[in-house]
Amino acid sequence: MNEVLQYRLVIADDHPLFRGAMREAVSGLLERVDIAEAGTFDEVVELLERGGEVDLVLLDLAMPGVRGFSGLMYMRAQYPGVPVIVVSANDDPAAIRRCMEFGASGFIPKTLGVDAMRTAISRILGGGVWTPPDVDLAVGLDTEAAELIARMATLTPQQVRVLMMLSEGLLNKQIAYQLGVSEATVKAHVSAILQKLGVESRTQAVIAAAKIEAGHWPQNVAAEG
Amino acid sequence: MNEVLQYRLVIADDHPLFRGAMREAVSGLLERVDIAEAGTFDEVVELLERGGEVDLVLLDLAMPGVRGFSGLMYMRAQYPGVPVIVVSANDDPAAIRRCMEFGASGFIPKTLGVDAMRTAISRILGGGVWTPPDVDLAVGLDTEAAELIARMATLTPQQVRVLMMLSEGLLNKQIAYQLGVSEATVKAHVSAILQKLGVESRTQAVIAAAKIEAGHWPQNVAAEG
DNA sequence: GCCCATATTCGACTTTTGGCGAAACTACCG
DNA sequence: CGGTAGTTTCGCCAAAAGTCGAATATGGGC
Repeated sequence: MNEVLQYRLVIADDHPLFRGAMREAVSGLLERVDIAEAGTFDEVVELLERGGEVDLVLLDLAMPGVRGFSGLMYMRAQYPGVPVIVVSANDDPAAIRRCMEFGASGFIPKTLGVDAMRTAISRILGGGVWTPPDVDLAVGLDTEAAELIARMATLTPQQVRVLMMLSEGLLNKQIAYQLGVSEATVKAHVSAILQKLGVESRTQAVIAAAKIEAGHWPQNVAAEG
Repeated sequence: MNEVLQYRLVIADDHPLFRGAMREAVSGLLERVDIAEAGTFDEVVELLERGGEVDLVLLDLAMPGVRGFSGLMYMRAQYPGVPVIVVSANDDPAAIRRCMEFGASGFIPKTLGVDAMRTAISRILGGGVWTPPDVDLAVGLDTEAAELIARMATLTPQQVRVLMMLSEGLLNKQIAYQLGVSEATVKAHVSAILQKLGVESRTQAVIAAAKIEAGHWPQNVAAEG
């Protein structure tokens, strides 16, 4: 049946003003659209968990509760069917490239004009991908890092959860409790993670994960004062 | 003989031109001075290991073989008697403060003029400390990080070596082999490290160390109000 | 429906890790 | 010289981590 085109979007950004502007831009693009807003990563997860079908998430990686790419990785692992557009103030080509490697459907610099933004979103809603036309995606082609990201992309949803908990320094016992499974299960997941990442201990796994996260976000504007 | 004031300095920087300029500046300051240059961190260690007495090290933290503060930490742990001046292109007050917390005797921005540089060096050779006069050392006073650095400062030389090997993801067995001691000894060091850093596992120890290294000056965790 | 691939789960077993106590060595001080 | 404090060293034992094999969902495709 021909389903009225009722799109469901989620706009995730910690700046309310920007969320509003983004909502405005999208409203003009689509007639029937249900837009939810989230100011923290947990809110995004809650929306996806509860609300059911979502057609697109506009995600700012510099949000409370996310450090770097882990939010994107988590999202792609837990909800593989939901396209994610990364919206960021950072327009470093290497960062853009990395987002795409993590499975984003697009990357929208916050500096982008409304028109280009609409073009990008409609393209992605149609099933395609979109990145800023004027960046060289070959930049930052770090073989080692790229390969590691590719390996991380093969992790199952549960394994991604476990890897993040490893990166917090939790014991298998603690992870097991939080996930509501047995310790043996966690160990099995850890073993699978180690094999997929090509490392030999949990310590090496968190080091590898940290390398990906690290240092690709500009020195934050020392705006305090 | 009457103790000719024969100072021995080490200039450690990966830019030969800058090393030359620095050598020039110091030559004008001291009459009898033996200046050694190093382009990598390993060369610095070799000089200190072989040459014996060294009165001062001028260390650039952005050198091959060093990632962030670990070079300074290693140096202060292995050769506590040798004063270290950090020479860096970065003049972020928080970074300066962190260097001083790690036990540096001074911090010289590369932008500094020759005269001020000479003042700083002579002051430090006299046993004092020196930091740029116009920076607010109270900035970047991150309690958590500062406390962690203070804890790291209590590590013994051998413990520092072990901690760095932990951060490379090595097993106790591998560390033991490289240090030429038994595995039991390494475990004892690891236990001491965990206690001093206030963490509960080697994984948490490397996470803590990485937080300090990452240079990621305090990533603001949106505790706005 | 059945079948196949994958994800998730778990128990038994081996290896690694970490805590505890103690000996040897060093350095410094009265 | 003796004594005190700190570092380095090590063995023993309990806990945690990791491997292996296997049972149980889960989710398409034929």
